[in-house]
Amino acid sequence: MESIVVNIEGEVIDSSAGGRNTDDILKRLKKINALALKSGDEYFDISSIGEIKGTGEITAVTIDSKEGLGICRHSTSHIMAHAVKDLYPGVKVAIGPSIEDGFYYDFDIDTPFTPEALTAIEKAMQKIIKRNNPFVRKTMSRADAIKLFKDLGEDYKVELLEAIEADEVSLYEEGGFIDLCRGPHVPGTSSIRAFKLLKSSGAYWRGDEKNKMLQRIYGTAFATQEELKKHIEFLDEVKRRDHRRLGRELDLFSIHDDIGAGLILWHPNGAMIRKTIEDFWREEHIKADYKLLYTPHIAKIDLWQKSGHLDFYKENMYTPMDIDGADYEIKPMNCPFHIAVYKSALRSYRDLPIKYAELGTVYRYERSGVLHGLLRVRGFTQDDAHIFCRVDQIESEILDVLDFTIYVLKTFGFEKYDIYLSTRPEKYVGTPENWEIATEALRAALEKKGLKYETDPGEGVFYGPKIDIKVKDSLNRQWQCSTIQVDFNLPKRFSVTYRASDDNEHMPIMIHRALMGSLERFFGILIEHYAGAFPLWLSPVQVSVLTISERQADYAKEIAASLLRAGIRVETDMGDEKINYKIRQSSMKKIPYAVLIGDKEMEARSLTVRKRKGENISFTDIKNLLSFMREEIESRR
RNA sequence: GCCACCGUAGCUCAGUUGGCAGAGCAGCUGAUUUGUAAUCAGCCGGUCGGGGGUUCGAAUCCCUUCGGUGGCUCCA
Repeated sequence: MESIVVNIEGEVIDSSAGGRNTDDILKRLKKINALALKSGDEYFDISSIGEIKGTGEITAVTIDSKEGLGICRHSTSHIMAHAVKDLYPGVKVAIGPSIEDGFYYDFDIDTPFTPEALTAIEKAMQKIIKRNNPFVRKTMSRADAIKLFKDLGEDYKVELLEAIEADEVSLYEEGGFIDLCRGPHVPGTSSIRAFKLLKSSGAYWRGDEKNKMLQRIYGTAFATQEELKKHIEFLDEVKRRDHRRLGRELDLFSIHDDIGAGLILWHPNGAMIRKTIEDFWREEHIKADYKLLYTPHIAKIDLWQKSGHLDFYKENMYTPMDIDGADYEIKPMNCPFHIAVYKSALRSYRDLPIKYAELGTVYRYERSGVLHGLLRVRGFTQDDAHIFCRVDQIESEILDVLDFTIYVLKTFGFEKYDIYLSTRPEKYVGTPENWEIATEALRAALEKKGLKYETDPGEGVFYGPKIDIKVKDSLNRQWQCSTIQVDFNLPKRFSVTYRASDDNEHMPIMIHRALMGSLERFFGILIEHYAGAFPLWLSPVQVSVLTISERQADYAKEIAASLLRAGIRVETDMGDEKINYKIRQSSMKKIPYAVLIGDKEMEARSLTVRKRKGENISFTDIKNLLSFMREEIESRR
């Protein structure tokens, strides 16, 4: 008998040594609630322990690992499909994988699932789990499997099978419910300890809108009820931070039916934050030797013909408007304008790099169903820049952009991010040599900075390779903001050149780059990141001055005026409400500081300041408060 | 765009089988002059998203249209 080496929680057990046989090992695995086994990169069911070939070490997979949790969720999706089949016999099952935070399963059913249906399905699942049906793996030929699922009327499984190349396929059966599946699965249904169905929605078969729309149920599963509870609390926190809700509560922005979907109105509070962000952005760009531009919102259609946008970006562009017999398009991008500025003079190799930056407002058609608050809109302002440089300058320019990006993101409290390098796709423009040079320059810059990144092979845009930076917010959610893209297409289409030292015309490399992406989207992310409690430098109102009674009105006015003169954004509340009420109002507006003014302060000409979280600080006079606040504003904490 | 759900006062939401449109908050007025997250009272506020239909009668049922939400596809 071949020996099996199993690593159970760090203890290595050799089944052939020490008189231990596989039964002992199975007992041990059961004791630690192992869900599956791992040998090399492959996963196996625990029941298949006797069939695993090879002498490599086998590891027990428990729910504590990412893989184990994935297996648990996948098995839960099977149980859900089982329950749905029991409750709705006519339903056909499609696919049901585990995903980032849980799992889903798609069903072909005439009547969509209601919230009550989800509760009923949950109950049915509980019963299945209680029965502890074992997950039994079966293998059969592809032809037999096709016949089996044809007989069961499971058309989608048949379609999947027809696309599978292997001759032999595996199936899993649990309590009479049989499903095509690669596995592995948990040993039995009672291995599922904590799960919840979250929502149902429509989803096209295989994600293609030409196909039939199926009904998808999303759910999640965790190792324990506590962890599940924590996850539900997380979802509540996400709801609490929803930028659309906070946007209304804090009077930041609005969207109106009668103005148009996906079009943002920035209210005074939101506008003040945007102005602060823009000021910071402009200052830093000037320091980094970018030249600022302003360009028009519309341009003749010929420009977009020449740029190629009419060919490859038409579905995102609005229909042209007629001006004096010529068609004009509202701009979806700023690039052609920046190129026009570059081309307005002859450029020498000595002039390069030339870096143009613009907060350019663009309009793109987005299908109504994808619009979402500030995060997905139809009109938005990009923090756009285009760098024209020589090939030998790419790497150092990318290095600068990376530094710049990380500095800007950090200023807004984003300390963690994931970086992706996307390489040449199948359809591309430019020469393979140039792609190689540019891609390696991007890679070299990342390596030099010691930045961890993942390569996405073939995920580049057709016009050049790119680096995407996805920030992680305070809830550890990932958002794509920054992007750095090399472009071989536009310089060629517009015959962009510079005069080189060899006295010939050469084509510069063009780099598109956005740090925040769009101001609207970035603002939405910021609202959720800070939960509306912006740091002092960004807060639209930085201080509220609150009086205890009418007696202190004059002193309060004096304090407010001093703050205002010093450039602090201040508001006063001298109404006849109690101080508790005023503090509550101030906190609900998430104003960082409240200056409380009573008789004590008035007599001593001192100040009592209450921070947003309730902490108190005393200042002997207004000068002390001002320098304290200035320091915090300047450090952008 | 597609599927589902939703749209009632500025906001959050009740409104039973079709039978007189409600509450809290906000706003306004008055009283109150208050020390670290809601003082009390009164008042104002609605073509029930728009249009059409069924009905003696529609917020409620049907059709249509606009918008929102969650997904599907794409993306800043």
